[in-house]
Amino acid sequence: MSFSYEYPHPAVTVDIAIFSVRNDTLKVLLIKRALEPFQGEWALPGGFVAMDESLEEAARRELEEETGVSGVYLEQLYTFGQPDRDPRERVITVAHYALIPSDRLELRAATDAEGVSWFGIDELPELAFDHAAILRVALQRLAAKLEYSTIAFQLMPEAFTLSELQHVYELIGRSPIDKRNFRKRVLALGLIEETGDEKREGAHRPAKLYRVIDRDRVDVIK
Amino acid sequence: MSFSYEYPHPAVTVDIAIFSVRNDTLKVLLIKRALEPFQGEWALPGGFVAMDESLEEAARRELEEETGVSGVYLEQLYTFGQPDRDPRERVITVAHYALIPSDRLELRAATDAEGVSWFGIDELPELAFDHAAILRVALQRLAAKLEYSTIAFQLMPEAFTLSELQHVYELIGRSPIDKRNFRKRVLALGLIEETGDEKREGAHRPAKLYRVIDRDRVDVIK
DNA sequence: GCAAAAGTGTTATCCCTACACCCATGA
DNA sequence: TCATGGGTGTAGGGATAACACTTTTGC
Repeated sequence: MSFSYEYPHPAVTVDIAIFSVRNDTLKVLLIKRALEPFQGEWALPGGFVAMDESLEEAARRELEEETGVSGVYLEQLYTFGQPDRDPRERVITVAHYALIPSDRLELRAATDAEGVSWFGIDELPELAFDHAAILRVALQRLAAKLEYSTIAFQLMPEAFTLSELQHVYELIGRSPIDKRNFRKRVLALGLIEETGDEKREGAHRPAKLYRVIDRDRVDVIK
Repeated sequence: MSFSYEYPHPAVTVDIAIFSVRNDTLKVLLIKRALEPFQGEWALPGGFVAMDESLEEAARRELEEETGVSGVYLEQLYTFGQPDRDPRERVITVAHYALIPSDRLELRAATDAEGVSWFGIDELPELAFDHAAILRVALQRLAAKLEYSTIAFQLMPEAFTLSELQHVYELIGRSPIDKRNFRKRVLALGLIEETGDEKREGAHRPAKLYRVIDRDRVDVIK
């Protein structure tokens, strides 16, 4: 079976930088390529866009295939279309990024068996295609949105402490934040509330747990 | 001649929202479609991406074909790929927007003869395809970037008065700005300098003319 | 001299930053 | 009792916002 066109058509893919925070590190999910080109190298998960699905649908499908999660934050990032970015044929990729709350990674086991793995963003391997450039743009965007939106909550588990939240900000922003100022600011947003529970862990005072009042909503701040 | 693939491929286009300020109005360039579908309706300029050009090259080519200008500000906006957005076949479009300084529109004559015209953004006609949605996103992005970048200079002529600059901000931001605060802020950036000339026009005090010190550079502010 | 836009400073307010100590717990 | 992270308030400085009158010109 084959498909013919009067003019040449590029292939179109979606690629996704899937982020999560695990073990006090910002991680990205990579897959080891089973086929040429770049066989054996690590790459962002992705795949071809089917003719009857939108770009976001394609991205969510790939995301779910790799991680099993659905309903998480997903945003279109940028479209990369250098003519030679894929040696096989002209491939234009609509890059996305996704954020997975750290309590939704149990599915790791299923994927981990194969060539799928989480990498700390400071311990990345060589990447196939132009995926290193894509990932760089994704990290930039993430850091930028941290400042002017409530996107960080999309990485948090159902219940979390303020220290954990601050830690996520520090990981992505790559700079330390004053504890008191951070708490004032984030509580002033009025977007989180105490759950009433505490997290006790280690030989120190237990921390209050908070939850996001309106989950799956990302606001622009200010 | 025809091109065959083992799997179906979408067509990929670039569309461009080309903005300029003219007669105290923010205008966008539209073309009247000569062919089906949407024959006779207005649409954003655009066209298919050639197999050997990058997305930006394709956008610049279309931009130059429609307006004759080159070297202006151009940025990728978003990629629109709903399966049914074009009734002919699956067409994914990588939307861009461009800003043209108001002193580079002499070429209007050449284009104006045909079905090409500038529309004020508050006097838009019905648009073909999903171009109304694309334009909405472009205007949003433009307004957002106005706040945190020096993008506005890309719309200004070689020499301009501070009142003219303020007017552009007010057009795009859709709200009035205090004159004294505006001047303080924009001069504090240190990005413009007096040309030494004045603009005299009408029965009032002449205005000092300024120029951008480093043309074609767009900075993030703050 | 009148209309019309250009040009110009000061004050009050808010926001952000810097900063240090006590608390509750497990070992 | 000690080590560890949790939790809390205030004061100063800088940026932003509000605000009105004089200047220069063409007619």
